[in-house]
Amino acid sequence: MNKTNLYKGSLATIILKLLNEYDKMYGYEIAQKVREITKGDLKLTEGALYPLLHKLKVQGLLDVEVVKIGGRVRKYYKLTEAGTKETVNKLAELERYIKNMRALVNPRSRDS
Amino acid sequence: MNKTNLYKGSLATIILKLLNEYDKMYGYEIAQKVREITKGDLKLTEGALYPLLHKLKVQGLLDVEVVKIGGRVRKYYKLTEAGTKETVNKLAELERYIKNMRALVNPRSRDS
DNA sequence: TCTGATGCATAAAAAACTTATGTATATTTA
DNA sequence: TAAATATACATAAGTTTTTTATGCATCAGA
Repeated sequence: MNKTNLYKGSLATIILKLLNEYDKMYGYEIAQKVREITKGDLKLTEGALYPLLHKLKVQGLLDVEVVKIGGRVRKYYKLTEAGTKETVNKLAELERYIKNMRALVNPRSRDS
Repeated sequence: MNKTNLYKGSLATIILKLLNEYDKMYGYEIAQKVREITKGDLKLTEGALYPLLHKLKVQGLLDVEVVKIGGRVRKYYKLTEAGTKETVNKLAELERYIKNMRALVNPRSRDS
């Protein structure tokens, strides 16, 4: 669906950081926010999103709160303490990744 | 092996760009160059490297030249014309990815 | 002479994601 | 008011990509 596969491996980083910023969000909301921020470039599909949220919860990085809105269910996720720590790690990893990729594709940046 | 999985999906971009810069390289040399530039952060393992080189060749992005060095074989790869075009695309994709990731993880960068 | 580096390769397994499908409620539009 | 679209969750099958594990062979240095 997305034209590039560069996002593979970065979905957890995105989710953790958004939860870090917005305190609590539900799955559908996260997907919308990602589309909005990337202006449609990245579509976080349900097939990737929901299993990943479940996985992060199992890993103890997220807590869930189920809320009924009318006849519909929403599951709000928020960071645990471990989740907050992991967010810091993930962001550092991302910066390192970007730096390394810049060095790889931009020869001029190698001497920095 | 690598601590982060952010590199997933960016190996082709790396290989194409290095071949674009160095004109021709063989597999082992590419792996060494990547380790050197990233100061050991990224280890392009053989299991990922060689099948990918084969795939890029099948896709018509690379040409191969087999050279005997003493009793040992080296396979030099270089970009085809299509490969050069694809390199441009991949680099544009990478810039877009980085921009989007920055917008996602750095709220302040969203208004730019 | 043996260890590590050079240089290629592939196969099995795991990981991550896509695609497809399913269920159900709420809202908008023709 | 019926139909289409949006909201909101979920999972299963399949694909792609990468990891891990082997394997083979040459060459250089201690």
